[in-house]
Amino acid sequence: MPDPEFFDQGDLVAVLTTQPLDRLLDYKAPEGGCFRGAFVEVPLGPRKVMGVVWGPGQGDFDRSRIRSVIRVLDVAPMRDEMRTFLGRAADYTLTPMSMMLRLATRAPGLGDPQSMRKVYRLGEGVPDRQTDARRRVLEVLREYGGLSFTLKELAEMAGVTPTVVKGLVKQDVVREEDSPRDLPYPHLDPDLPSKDLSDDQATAAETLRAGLQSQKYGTTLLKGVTGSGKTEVYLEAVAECLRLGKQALVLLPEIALTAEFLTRIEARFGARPAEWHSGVTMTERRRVWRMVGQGDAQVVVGARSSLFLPFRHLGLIIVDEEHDTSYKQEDGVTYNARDMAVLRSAICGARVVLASATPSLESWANADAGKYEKIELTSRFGASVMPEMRAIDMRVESMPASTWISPTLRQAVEDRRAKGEQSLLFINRRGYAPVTICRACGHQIGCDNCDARMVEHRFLKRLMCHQCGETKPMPDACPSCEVEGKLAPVGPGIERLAEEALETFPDANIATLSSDMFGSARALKAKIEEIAEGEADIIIGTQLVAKGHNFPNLTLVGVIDADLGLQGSDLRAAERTFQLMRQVAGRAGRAEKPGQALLQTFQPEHPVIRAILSGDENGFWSAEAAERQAAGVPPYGRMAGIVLSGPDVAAVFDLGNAMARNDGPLRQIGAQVFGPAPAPIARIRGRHRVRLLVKADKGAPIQDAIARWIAPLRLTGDLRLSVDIDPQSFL
DNA sequence: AGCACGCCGACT
DNA sequence: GTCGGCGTGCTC
Repeated sequence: MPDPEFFDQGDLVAVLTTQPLDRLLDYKAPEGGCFRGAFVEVPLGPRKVMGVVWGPGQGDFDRSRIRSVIRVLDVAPMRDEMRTFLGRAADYTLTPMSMMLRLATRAPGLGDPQSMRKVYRLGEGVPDRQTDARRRVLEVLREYGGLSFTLKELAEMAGVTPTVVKGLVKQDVVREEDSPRDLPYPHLDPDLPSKDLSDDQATAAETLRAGLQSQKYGTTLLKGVTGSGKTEVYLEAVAECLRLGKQALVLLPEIALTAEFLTRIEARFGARPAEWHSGVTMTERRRVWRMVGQGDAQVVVGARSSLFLPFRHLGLIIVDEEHDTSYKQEDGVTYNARDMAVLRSAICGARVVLASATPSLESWANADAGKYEKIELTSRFGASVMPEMRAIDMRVESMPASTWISPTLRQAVEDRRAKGEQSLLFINRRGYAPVTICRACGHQIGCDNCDARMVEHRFLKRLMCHQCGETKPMPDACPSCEVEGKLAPVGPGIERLAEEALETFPDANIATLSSDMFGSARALKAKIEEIAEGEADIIIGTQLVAKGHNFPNLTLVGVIDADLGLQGSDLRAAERTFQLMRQVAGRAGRAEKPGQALLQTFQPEHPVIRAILSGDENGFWSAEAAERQAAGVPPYGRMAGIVLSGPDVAAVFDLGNAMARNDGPLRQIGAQVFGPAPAPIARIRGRHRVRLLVKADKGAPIQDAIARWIAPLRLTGDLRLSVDIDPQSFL
């Protein structure tokens, strides 16, 4: 039976609600009928909930008990392609549809009527008396022609109190009108002059433009070393998208990057676009959601959840820094924004640009297999080149215990300072010291709720668990043996490195950049700008500095511990270390001054370190690809993680073992189950976690098999199960 | 998710 | 006798 577009009053419709019922509910269409995709309010038990008309009713429920849709909400109906996208994404990630709908409606007050506010414009009345204040108000209104202002704006611009305006309103000299509070975003002009592009960039931009003009789905991997001008190139794709009258979405991995990026958009297109991430206020969120749905927001810059905004005619998705692990997060719905961007675009015929200096192995392999188009920007823009890279062999450096800056690195920093250039000391560890150990009994202070060691943060004067965020004051006595004054920090964190730098370079101007130290993104941005203008000789930084900030006077990067991340048996460790080190090294010498990167390492002969130093990327990726292929792991095989959690360890393990025994549906597709084993973090917030890993061949229908595998399970008590398709780590 | 129902232990 | 703990089930 064809799926009708419209339902008359009283017709049965199936409604998807945001309630965690894993099925559609039948209702009668409301007075006036409703379209498929309409956002509606429906009665559910004693409550009213929001839902979307998904299609014709199934009719498998007692007719006499079916209730009627209360009303259709005043928002643009969900488009068919969005319904398809949510359905396919749900199937892929094995997420209930209700949760997908929640993702797609993460804006407040969707059911509320359009919120209005009072605005003021020139009326037709004549003032009974003319005063200076009144004249100024009229001057402002005449000067700006037909524009209208809020009371506050108008009073401020005229330099009068609101009372004056109100007085004029009474005589209709000024007219008060209602206007929707959610205004369209200002028009972005794709035809403003762009920056001058190098030949390389111009060619790349032309290729992307051609893709857009095809009006068909396609994914392009845009690879370019730091400073090669990827952003300028893909902004030309955005421009072409706007010329075609379509909307563009730019995904960024880190909120801290959006402020700078919005400024770049404004410089290129003459106005600021819509912004969407967890830091956006509720009012603004509602405006973004509505305007995107109406097509009155041409460009959205946002975090991964902006993929679920109700675009009217999406033409392009940019995934900037596509390799970034924060695109995959494991809270609630586990999806990888990069993959979902490709899925959404394939459904609505949009283009995808995956931009990175250091692509993920997945994207590298897809490009290699011809699934993605690949563009490489080889020359660094302007006169700068990739820095010279060298290892500092820590086994032969002579230095006191518990210090981390080697003599070689110290000398290099001094040399740069003598030339008036900046150095960056990079360490990928927040806090003061990663471990606090009792020198009397060897006890390590751990988190009470998680199986993680607590990290000392001197800046906050507390111990913090980087797993659950729990903090507690630094104790005087060891909690285990109760001996006082024997607790000692072990290993370096950024705070401790900063302390050492202050001692090593007493007369230098040192700036420390860690996410813990700034209350707001604004404060952080101000600090970064200060540094970029040369306000520091030495910058001490974590991950944060690796992501897209530009320091023109920076010519030396010292990586304190290049081995961090190589340890452990995580197959992605090599990939991550390679990407991070190359990105950090790319910070050096972006302007005309040649840069240098020094990597402190205890294993200079490690293949990953050697690949970083030689710059032989293709060599590294080929070797990595061969290893994964041999192991049958992503992207050459399929994997899924099942995490079981609960307050009682035994119960969690029992369930895990039962699942491992009853693996029939998995064996049917030739998949294997490993585990149960304690999850990478065995306990979080008091819940014990156990993980099973499923491994299958590349083409195997793994989701379907897992769905059949877990369907008969009855989770009693406080047991919970979550599925993670394509996990980031596969220990 | 809420909210009712219902079945056991500890009280006024 | 009754109050209230929260395990189980239902919502079109």
